[in-house]
Amino acid sequence: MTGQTPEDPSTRHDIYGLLCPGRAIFELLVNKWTGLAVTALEDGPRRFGELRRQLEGVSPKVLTRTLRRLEDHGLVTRTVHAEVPPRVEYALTDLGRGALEPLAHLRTWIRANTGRFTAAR
Amino acid sequence: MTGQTPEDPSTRHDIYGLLCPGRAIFELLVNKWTGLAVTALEDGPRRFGELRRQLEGVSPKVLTRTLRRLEDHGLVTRTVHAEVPPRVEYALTDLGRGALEPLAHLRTWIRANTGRFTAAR
DNA sequence: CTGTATCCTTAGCGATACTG
DNA sequence: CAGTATCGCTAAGGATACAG
Repeated sequence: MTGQTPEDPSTRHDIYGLLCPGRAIFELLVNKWTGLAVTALEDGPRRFGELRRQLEGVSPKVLTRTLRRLEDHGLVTRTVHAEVPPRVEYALTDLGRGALEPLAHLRTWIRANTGRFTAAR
Repeated sequence: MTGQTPEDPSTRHDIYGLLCPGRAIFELLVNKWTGLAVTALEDGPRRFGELRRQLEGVSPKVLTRTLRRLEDHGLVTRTVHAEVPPRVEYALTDLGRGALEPLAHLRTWIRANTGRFTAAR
């Protein structure tokens, strides 16, 4: 034998590897707006305008793109209500809801350590 | 009084607000390489070349920038050993080590749900 | 109201060559 | 070895106007 514990791809190369599926998912979440959008849906469905207001600074174009991408990856559903004026609601899927927990951890940690960060020149 | 529980900035606007300090930190972490670099240092100090190999696909320019930014924010230390050939080691600060936990959560969740993601058109 | 279309700027990234 | 310099490309983002 090698005497070395073999690198376990499911624990080590899950995210570093260029071709590992986890890496693609990581890169989806790791985005200026994606995580914020998912978190904004934590308390239930939200309309386009609500999200737009909550994610301060997002432009409609970018918000649309962000939501579409989340939809494409199965994290969010988009429901159009046949009314006038139009009403569109975005909601988390089970998968999307699952993402809430790790995201909350991150947020909690940030909140707890905000003061310790260097302002960065 | 208003009768409404006031929005608590430390729990709601910690990250959505354009000017909230948490938002800036979030945007630091939320980057293609930042999280990967921090995670790569979890088992101890690493040299530039080691990191470069571990973060598959990163160019030296980008790796330098990533590490500098982490250093500027107080997550990583950079130690130059006066030897020849030069040896530079990067290591996590206490703050950086603290980031490991939320990052691990994210990684665990990704690993557990990889199969559930839609391939995205 | 919910987007799309357009335009434009910047940042990020990748590749590669080269230096102390 | 550990970067820096350079070049070019693309994606991401921001602003705003406009359409169904």
